[in-house]
Amino acid sequence: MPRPTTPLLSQAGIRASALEIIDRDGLDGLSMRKLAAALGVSAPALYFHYPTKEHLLDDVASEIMEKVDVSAFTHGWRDGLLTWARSYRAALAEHPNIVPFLARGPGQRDASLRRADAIHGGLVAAGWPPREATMIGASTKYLVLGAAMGSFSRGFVDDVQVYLDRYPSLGDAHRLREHADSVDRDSFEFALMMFVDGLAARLTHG
Amino acid sequence: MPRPTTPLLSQAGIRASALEIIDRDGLDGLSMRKLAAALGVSAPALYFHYPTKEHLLDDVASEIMEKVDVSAFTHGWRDGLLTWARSYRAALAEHPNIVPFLARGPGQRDASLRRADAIHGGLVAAGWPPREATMIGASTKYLVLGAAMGSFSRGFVDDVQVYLDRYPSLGDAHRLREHADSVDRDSFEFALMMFVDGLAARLTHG
DNA sequence: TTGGTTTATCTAACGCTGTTAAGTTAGCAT
DNA sequence: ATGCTAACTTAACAGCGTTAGATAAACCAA
Repeated sequence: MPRPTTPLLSQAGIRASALEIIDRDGLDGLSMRKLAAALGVSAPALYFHYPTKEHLLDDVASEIMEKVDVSAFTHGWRDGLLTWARSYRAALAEHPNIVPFLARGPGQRDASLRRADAIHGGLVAAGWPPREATMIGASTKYLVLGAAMGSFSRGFVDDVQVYLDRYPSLGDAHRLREHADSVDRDSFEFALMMFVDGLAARLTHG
Repeated sequence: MPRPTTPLLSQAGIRASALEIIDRDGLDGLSMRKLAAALGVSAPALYFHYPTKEHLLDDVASEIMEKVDVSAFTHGWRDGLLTWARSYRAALAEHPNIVPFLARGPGQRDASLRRADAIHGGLVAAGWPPREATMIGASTKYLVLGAAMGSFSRGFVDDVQVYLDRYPSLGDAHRLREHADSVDRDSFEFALMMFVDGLAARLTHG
């Protein structure tokens, strides 16, 4: 079955199917053979549309990052930073399995640099010295990536009750997994507010 | 060459060699065959000492985490938190290549739970409500993992000058890679101070 | 309409991976 | 002395990302 009448594959279709598999089976659960099978095609066919798996994942990651909003710096650095951080985290929380790849990946693509420029420019325009603008951008990224990745509550096993008498301060730990998502979201929001409060204090009377 | 007179392998030796390879060649650069070769042994010999590669990596990660210091909460929550965060980051910065694994790994081991208990207990003893103690612990972990992993400056390519006129606010970006380490360290310290300042304000007059 | 090039797929295969099976013999206990 | 376990060996399996080479439809120029 050589060249078909109508193409079986497209970059967009490959990306969509890849993301579906990643969301369902995890990052390690995505293989070119499995992806090809899901698309009703043989594995090497994918290489006509993407040179490597890495390139494909880059594209999937970029697609996800397009939902990040860096437009609010026109309303002041606080609004800009909060909007950026929240939309960034929301984008990652929608596809947590791809975060380990995203965290490694360089942001050297055009869209990524444009975002970095908007953030840095917005902070500087609001009165932050360039050096601190760089650190604020880095810090916020740390927070988002750490929150998306580490997930504090994921560190506790389901049968953590076993440990309760040995580790008395973890009395509520068994609720953590149960409410993992809300703990993650609340902790991120908490960290973000503390951080921005610290920033505000420094900018006004620091 | 069956059973040797004196054992060729030990868990500690395997761990040390594995960490050496990870530090040099990255996490993906570690394979059981390469590790075995470095130890002058065939790959399946390793499976007599570790049931899977995952178990081995768990042990390596635990060894690294032993350098994390959670003992300073006796000097107040601020000292405790700063000492924890800094020693945590320092431990990861010494072996950055293993961070992606560490971020995924659950902290269900005994030592990890003991640490979590010390942190939570220390914060509660200092007057933080349990719910906020949980969020503070999570937030700090986000910051450390994000800083160890994401590395904001790694997102810029060497020849970033190409982009300078298109992205005017990135005028200093070319210095980022050059001074990547110090930028990372400074940004982490900056984020940590802003966060702790925000916390202090909340605790006293919040 | 023909002919040739390009395009999109196929099957086969390479070297790599983590891991298992089966063989071999040193050390130790009875 | 006999048998059991410990610590290695080589051979092999299924799966991985990727490449080579074959095949035939689609497109384009004459």
